[in-house]
Amino acid sequence: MSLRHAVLGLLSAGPASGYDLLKTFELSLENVWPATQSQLYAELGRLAQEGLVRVAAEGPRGRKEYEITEEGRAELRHWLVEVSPAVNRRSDMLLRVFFLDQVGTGAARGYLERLAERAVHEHDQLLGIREFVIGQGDDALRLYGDIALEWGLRLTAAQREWAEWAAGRVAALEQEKAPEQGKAGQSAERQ
Amino acid sequence: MSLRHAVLGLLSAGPASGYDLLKTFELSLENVWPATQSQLYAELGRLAQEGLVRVAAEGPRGRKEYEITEEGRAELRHWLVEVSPAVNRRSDMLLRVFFLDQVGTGAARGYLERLAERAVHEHDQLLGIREFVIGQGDDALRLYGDIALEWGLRLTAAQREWAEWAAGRVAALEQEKAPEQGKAGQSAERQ
DNA sequence: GCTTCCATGTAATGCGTTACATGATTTT
DNA sequence: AAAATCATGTAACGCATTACATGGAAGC
Repeated sequence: MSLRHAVLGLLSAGPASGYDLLKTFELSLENVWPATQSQLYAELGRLAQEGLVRVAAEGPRGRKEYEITEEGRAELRHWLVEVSPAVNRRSDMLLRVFFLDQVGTGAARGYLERLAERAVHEHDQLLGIREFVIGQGDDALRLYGDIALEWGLRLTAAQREWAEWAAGRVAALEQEKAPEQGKAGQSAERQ
Repeated sequence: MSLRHAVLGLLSAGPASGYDLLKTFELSLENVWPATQSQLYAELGRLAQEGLVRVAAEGPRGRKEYEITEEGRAELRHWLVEVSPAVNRRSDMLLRVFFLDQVGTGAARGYLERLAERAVHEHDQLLGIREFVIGQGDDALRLYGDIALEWGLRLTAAQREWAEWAAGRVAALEQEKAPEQGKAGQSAERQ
């Protein structure tokens, strides 16, 4: 149930409409907590009903500008320091690894190599973002943005290294199982 | 929609009942793709209706032993090699980092330190699992199990290092913002 | 005989996605 | 005048969680 906290968090930086928040979700929270338009408007309605946010002003085209209330701020802080973060357990990527013996070493290695490539690509994208956001915001905001970005960089780097290592291990098994193929078939060594 | 593939993957190793599968989910897939009893029985029903699995035998207490069909195996392989894995974007842990400026440096540092501790704990648990499963299964199964476990180890190690680094950066900001506290207030240096 | 384990199912509720639906204002 | 953007809302559907509900078989 973190969507509400994401909304409260964004509103804690200043008032915004549902539409504004949607843009922010698409831009800066896309890789952390994606949300759709439907979800946002529904959540804003609920938050307003519960008194955690309030409509501060109405603009053209039915625009409603929401503002966080003191209760909202309290709930945000409570969540931040007292509710322990949920771990993200589901991993499609890893689930597949468990079943890779169903497709043979060639395809398995291919899968892992593609994971490595994807990790490199994501890493590069994050480096691009870092260049773009350098020096934005005040001290604290910049620091926490940096910290989040650094996690992305470390995660993608670790994923790349792991996937390459894993592809290597699969390749070793491949050699071991088919030593008769090719003339360099000295595969008796198992380290 | 990976639950079905998790089920197909498990059944690809041999027939099992819903109850058996549930135990396997609780034991070995808990950290990769958790599933509840309700979900499992529903999914088995759907898979059977679509011909991807079949009831191979009925036992005592209404036990139904499911078996993967050729279509099921084909679907599993298709998913493994042709469907690109979905990335797990939502991260409660990281979402909080974005809003840490709402709680002050002390609480923020505390949050990051607890993340580091948790990562250490998870890492240790994985090491325990590794000791326990050493040498189980045939070559291929052991390899892919190892690879999955290795990811867990690298992820938790990276998380620990990152969280400790981040806590250090917050501590530096803390010093910078409150240099008057304590007598060792030489905080003019910024790296 | 009692407890534990095996074994399957249904119902209610919530979150998330996709699609549908509408209209006002600003920009070109 | 047309197109793009701003702006909000509803509906249908699927997946996940929790709780409810039932009963047979095996072990002590």
